[in-house]
Amino acid sequence: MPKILLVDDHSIVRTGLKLLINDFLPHASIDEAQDGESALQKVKQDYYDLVVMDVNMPHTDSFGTLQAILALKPSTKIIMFSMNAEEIYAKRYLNLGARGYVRKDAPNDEIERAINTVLNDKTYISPSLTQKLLSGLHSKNVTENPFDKLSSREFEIVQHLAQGDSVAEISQKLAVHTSTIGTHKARIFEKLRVHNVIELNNLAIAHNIILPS
Amino acid sequence: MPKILLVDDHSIVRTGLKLLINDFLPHASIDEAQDGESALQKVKQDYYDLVVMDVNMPHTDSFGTLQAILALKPSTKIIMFSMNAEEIYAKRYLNLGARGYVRKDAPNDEIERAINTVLNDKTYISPSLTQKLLSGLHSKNVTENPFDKLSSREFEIVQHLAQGDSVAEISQKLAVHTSTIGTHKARIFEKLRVHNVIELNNLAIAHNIILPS
DNA sequence: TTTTCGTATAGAAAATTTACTACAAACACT
DNA sequence: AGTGTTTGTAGTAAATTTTCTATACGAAAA
Repeated sequence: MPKILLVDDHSIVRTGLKLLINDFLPHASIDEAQDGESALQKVKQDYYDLVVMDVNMPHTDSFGTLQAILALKPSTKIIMFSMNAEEIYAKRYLNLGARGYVRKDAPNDEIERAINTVLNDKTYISPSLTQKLLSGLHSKNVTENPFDKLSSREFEIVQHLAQGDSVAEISQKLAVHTSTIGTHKARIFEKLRVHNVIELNNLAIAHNIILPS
Repeated sequence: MPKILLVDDHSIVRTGLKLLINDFLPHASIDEAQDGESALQKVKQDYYDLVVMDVNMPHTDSFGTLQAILALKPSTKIIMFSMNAEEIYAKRYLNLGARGYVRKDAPNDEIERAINTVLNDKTYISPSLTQKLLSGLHSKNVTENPFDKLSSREFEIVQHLAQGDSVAEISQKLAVHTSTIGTHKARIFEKLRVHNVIELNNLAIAHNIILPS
């Protein structure tokens, strides 16, 4: 009887996942959260075998949430569920410890397969994604996406900066010194060749890193 | 026993809707389509009491699909379901004959209410949207544009800020003290109720003050 | 005609951010 | 295994921005 937490800001998506899971795991206990914050809350209080989390939720740093969950309960299995964002970032989530990455438009049976695979302690990556990850290995040089140049930490900080958070706020949230965020910010700006947060915001929207408002 | 067609490119969303509808209309006959094209196909062959359609599907012109459905079967009731797009377009859909418009992040019971209302031959608009539509009607003449509250000097400075210029740069260009720009900036933020330049940028784009990049 | 209000302007002080430097750990390459 | 590079972190000093306060002026209100 696995315990599963569904994290998505769309109530219908949660409902859909619930129904789907109920079909092949009738005894699973399913819990819900609508953002990273409350997901973290639940993970603190309970142990979940599996967390299925949307990549792209408002007011949520899904990257940070993933890390926070794993920091609290390292054995939690996490599947990232991308409703909007590009697959390009899949490997970041996988690198950080996600056990699976499923595209927004996957058919139900793929989602089912992903959940089963991950619950069985294996990693699930969709066939099409495998393809891309592999070809990504080949084309080291062909960096079409500027955000690929960033480290995970930098990428995480981009999410905050591009949403208008100040250096002070970010250093608060991530519990590091302000000058640390300052250094990251400078390196991000340099790597992405932007000169202010508006340009960063534009670039991030253009590459589906954050939602357009 | 109403006949309902669900149109959405995300299989989980369809599943969620199906479950939801099954809860309060156990005898409804539910059909699915994943894009406008195939929805139209189905509408041609069958009669549906209600079509629930996502606003934002790839390779689909949802405006055109809406019109096409109504051209074929004018008495079809249609609810537009917005997973991504802004509410700004709600009234366009309603003008074209949609019977309801539900936001992406609506709770399940609102969706249920919408479906029931529309099946009962009434129009459903969410409370928050009603608000906006009404105020839109009233304030044809009134200050609907927050930028009208700004003085011309403030407006001038907005142009720079919203494009990412720093306080120092602006004070250079306008040949005044930096703290003068600082004061203007604070007053602008207060008047427009924004908290950082990204929000300002968004607002400015939304009101055509500056061009989207 | 005072008084009030909104606006444009800054000075000074306080707070924040950036720039520069540094260093250890992780990585990557050979 | 050895060496160069990237990354995450911060201390400190410098630069920038924000806040608070204040002045001046024109327009509107009392």
